[in-house]
Amino acid sequence: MSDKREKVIEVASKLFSENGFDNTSINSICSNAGVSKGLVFHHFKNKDDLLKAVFADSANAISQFNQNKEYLPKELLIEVLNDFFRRLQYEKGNFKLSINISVQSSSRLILQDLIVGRSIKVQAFIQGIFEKMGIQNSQVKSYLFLAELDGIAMNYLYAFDNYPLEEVKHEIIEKYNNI
Amino acid sequence: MSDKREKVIEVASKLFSENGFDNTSINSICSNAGVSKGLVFHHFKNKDDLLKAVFADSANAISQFNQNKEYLPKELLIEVLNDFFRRLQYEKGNFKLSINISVQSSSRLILQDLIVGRSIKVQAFIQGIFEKMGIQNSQVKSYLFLAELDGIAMNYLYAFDNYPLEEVKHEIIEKYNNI
Amino acid sequence: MSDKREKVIEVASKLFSENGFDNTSINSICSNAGVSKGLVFHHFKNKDDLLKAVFADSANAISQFNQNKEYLPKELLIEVLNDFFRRLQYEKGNFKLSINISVQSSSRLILQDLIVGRSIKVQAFIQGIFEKMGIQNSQVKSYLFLAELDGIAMNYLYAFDNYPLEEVKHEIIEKYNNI
Amino acid sequence: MSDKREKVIEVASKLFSENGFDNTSINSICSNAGVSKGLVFHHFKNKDDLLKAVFADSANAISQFNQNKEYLPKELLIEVLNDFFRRLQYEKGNFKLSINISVQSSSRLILQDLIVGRSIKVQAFIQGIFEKMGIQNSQVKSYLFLAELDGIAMNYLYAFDNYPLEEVKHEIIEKYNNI
DNA sequence: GATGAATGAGGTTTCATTCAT
DNA sequence: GATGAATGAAACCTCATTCAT
Repeated sequence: MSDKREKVIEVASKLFSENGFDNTSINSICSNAGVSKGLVFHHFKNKDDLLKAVFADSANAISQFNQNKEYLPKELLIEVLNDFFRRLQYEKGNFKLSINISVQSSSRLILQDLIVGRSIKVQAFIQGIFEKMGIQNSQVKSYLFLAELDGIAMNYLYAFDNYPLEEVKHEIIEKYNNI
Repeated sequence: MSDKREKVIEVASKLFSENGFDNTSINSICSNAGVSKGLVFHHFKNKDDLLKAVFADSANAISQFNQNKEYLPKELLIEVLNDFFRRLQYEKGNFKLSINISVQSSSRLILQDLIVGRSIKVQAFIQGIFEKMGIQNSQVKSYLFLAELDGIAMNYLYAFDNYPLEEVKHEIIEKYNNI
Repeated sequence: MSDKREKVIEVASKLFSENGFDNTSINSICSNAGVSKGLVFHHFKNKDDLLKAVFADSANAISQFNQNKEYLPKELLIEVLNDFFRRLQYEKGNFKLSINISVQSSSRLILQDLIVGRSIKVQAFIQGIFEKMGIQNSQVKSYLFLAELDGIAMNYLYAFDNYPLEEVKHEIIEKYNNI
Repeated sequence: MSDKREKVIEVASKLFSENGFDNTSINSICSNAGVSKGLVFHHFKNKDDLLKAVFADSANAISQFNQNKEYLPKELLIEVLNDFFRRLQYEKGNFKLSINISVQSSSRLILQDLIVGRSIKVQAFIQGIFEKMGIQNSQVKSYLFLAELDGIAMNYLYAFDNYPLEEVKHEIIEKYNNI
């Protein structure tokens, strides 16, 4: 609703993804958003509450994808991959935020249920596609699929300075195209 | 030399991996190690310095693996996988520590070079195996291999409550066995 | 604006002059000012910043003098002397603060420019008077004049238990009266 | 006696004069002197005790002057001045130490008596010369003389970046030569 | 004489949160 | 809605000093 409330979420999201939850002070959020400290606590009960709002916001962006329709299963899978790589490049912030939150115990505790819930939903979604494609062992395969994507994100964002993202993308798309 | 110095590293390693670097206070390290605050700063210039010592300690455990010899390439690859899954189950702490450090910007900055250096070394090691196995596109494939393992670790440790680790292990070993 | 901000400066000024900058803890400032530690750092970025505020505050008191007008040069000089001795007796704190700050390397570094700048201004002011009085070698003489005053302050405040301030005052005023 | 004891005093003297008493840690003395912390406390009961030793050491250097003989009073006075300016240039450290100690309350308390005692001795010494020269008001004049020297030292060491020490020296020597 | 591990008090600073306005 | 003064707990770190060796 309020302009400033949105601004706070936006700035908090950026800072959380860059510096992590613990390492982002309310103060820095305020000064970056051009807003007083009092206002933050007027809109959000506490810092945890703000994190929840930020997470909910980023979750929206992600889950919109599901609603597309009328794909053949393999087409959908390829679309998922394309979407993943596009977002990994252009919405690094969201990815970092997700990983950061999941890994840091303080923020993890706050969002425990949401995180696990989201993971399960995504896994089921992929498993569903695999089943429709007639792939055997669809459950385990879906876990491996998710692991590949998450691992690529982690390595790209955190482990290597010059990650060959394009090559990796082609390789993996080709692999699932020929399945 | 000193017993207590080791004890501090051991406790710090445990707490860092459980709570993250920022979320672990020197105070909690002290009380868990049964040691005074002064002593920590006697042995380690900084909290950063302590992190470096902890990382160096954990790095030792990992790098010993390379020195084994006389494997056929594929045998070596399978061995790498077995070793990975064994450690993932029995040395969760080290994995969490690695991931935590890599992802949290404060600790990442401190160990930037060491982290990237280690990643590059591991990637080269895997690529070498793939080349000996006559696999095409060995470089990209090695990146995908690493992504799979890192992703499995992440999902197992952070994303799911009941991760089917055994099934995933069998699936992936079988996959690389039939390559 | 804020009452408490002023109170902090006032108390800090007193304690800095009595105990020196390094030897005055924020804690003691807080308890003497009846204020929480957090508030000090709300109003002043740093302990250094607080020192700057204190110095600026004391500098105001001093510089007001210049603006008097319509003195004959010698009258002005005598007025400077009278003012000096009056302040030396009734505002010991400010003098101690000035000396303390100048001499202690930690605080000196913080205010380096301000201190040297103030010294140069005062010296030029005295030299100007001397020139108008037709005194030869006015520059060197002004340095000697300042040395006398600073030396008197130091000896009175720090070197002797029973300094004959009145006699010294009469002697020096008489000297410059007969110049 | 012991080589290392001397070394500690020498280093402590240097650091005290550069950084002040409070701002010099035993640790930095140790590392600069190439000596263990235990040894410092073996030779000196505590930090205060070390300061006393340092002060005694520097006091030696100063008081040797008295023992010269067979000067005419004015010659002696000029000699005192020459000696002062020589030491001010070549033994800055000792001057800074003296001033620092006198001004910083922590160190001042420790050496209170020694400082005042020394001041009184020097003042009496100068007053004696003035009396022999037949100068009236010799007591007050001696205080002014001391103030001039102390003020010059302070201004030269702390207040100005480019102090005209040579010119000041010539001026003051000429002044007392023509008395 | 000499070392360095060990302590504990106390220092500066950060931070989430509250509240009067 | 909006501000910013005010708090107090807890963080990292420094330091003089002690003691076993």
